[in-house]
Amino acid sequence: MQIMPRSQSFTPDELKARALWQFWSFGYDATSMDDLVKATGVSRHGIYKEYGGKHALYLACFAHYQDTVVSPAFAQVEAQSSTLDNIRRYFEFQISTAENLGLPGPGCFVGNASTETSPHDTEVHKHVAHHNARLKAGFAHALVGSAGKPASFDALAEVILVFATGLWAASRTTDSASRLQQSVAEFLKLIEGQTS
Amino acid sequence: MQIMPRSQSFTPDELKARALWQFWSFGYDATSMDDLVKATGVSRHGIYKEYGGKHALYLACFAHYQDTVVSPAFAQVEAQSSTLDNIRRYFEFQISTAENLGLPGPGCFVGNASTETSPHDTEVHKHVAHHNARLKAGFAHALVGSAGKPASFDALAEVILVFATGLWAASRTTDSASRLQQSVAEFLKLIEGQTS
DNA sequence: CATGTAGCAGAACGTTTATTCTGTATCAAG
DNA sequence: CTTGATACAGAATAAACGTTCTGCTACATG
Repeated sequence: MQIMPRSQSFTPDELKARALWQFWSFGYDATSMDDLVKATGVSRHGIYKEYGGKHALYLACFAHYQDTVVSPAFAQVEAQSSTLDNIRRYFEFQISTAENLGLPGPGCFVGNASTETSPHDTEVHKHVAHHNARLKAGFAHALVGSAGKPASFDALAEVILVFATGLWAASRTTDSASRLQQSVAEFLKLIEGQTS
Repeated sequence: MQIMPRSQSFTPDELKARALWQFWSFGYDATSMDDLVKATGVSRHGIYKEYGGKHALYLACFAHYQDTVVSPAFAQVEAQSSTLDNIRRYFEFQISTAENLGLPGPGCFVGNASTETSPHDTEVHKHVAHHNARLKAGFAHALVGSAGKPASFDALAEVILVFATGLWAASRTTDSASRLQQSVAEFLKLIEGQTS
């Protein structure tokens, strides 16, 4: 004769998704618990029950970002048959996402964390390092798939990673998506010149 | 018969320089007035007397950063006779600075502001936009000086700006200066291929 | 419909924040 | 040495923070 109470009015995924959006838009410090309660529609009690606090919720957002933002956009680059064209499409996807989010937008969630919290938070730093390693590996993989002369794929992948990081940052400052597209096109021409 | 009181024990420049270092290292939100008093050696009274508050002091740091950090490093790129080699030396200077600051370091002060405060602070946003415009103009100028075929200098300058932004960000995450140097070398090879 | 467990909204708490205020120490001029 | 204007150190203040606590509400069960 177990008596069941009311069930919670949100799923952990909804909470994470909306918290991610909030942190992504305003950063960690500038987001208060009140903001999170308003943005997620979940009570303080629910947030603490589910994640234990603000910082733990923030950390949980990293995995959610990988699953719902990075993976869908980057899977094609990581696919076995990927080439430079997949990198191009990844950048285009990235720009259109930034545009849909409303430029000048919040940039890349991980990139923002890299600036704001990572330098003084070892756990966040690990997430950032893992993310960067994933991107670099994906770029290197697609470069190898693009055949061409045996260039130093590793260094080239690092260059693309640096460019991608800077592009997200630029999407925060620039109000024009077409300028970002032009930059990507110009940059990929440079890479093509090296690999073909 | 004017009676003169004691003179203040600091110069505005010293105050700005030390405040800049503090904001650069820890960001705006994570820097408290107590931190600023400790880091600058100037009393609260002195800070408020001189600048009126934390935010005003922060804004003053942007001009100081331009004068004491950006200009010394970037002047050669903006010089009349500059070429791609000056851009190369600028990057090398940038990396060695990051190394001397102790990698993983605080990145670029303006880049950090672009992430943390610029999105929701129009005054900071103006400083960031001005800084980016300065860098882009300098890069474009040096590209034109490098002769070569009449490429689209504007788009290429934007690509270099994006790369430079990403490189500062990478200097925050990477613990190895040599990897940054390799990336710069690889990137400039790409640019050279386009302009020669 | 009655039950009682657990989620809910919001008050309460102790810190920490930026800013203002108060009393003391200092030092150039007379 | 006396004077007095002003920089100084640190207390005081009001607001905002993350977290905890308290009553009340809702709802799956029997």
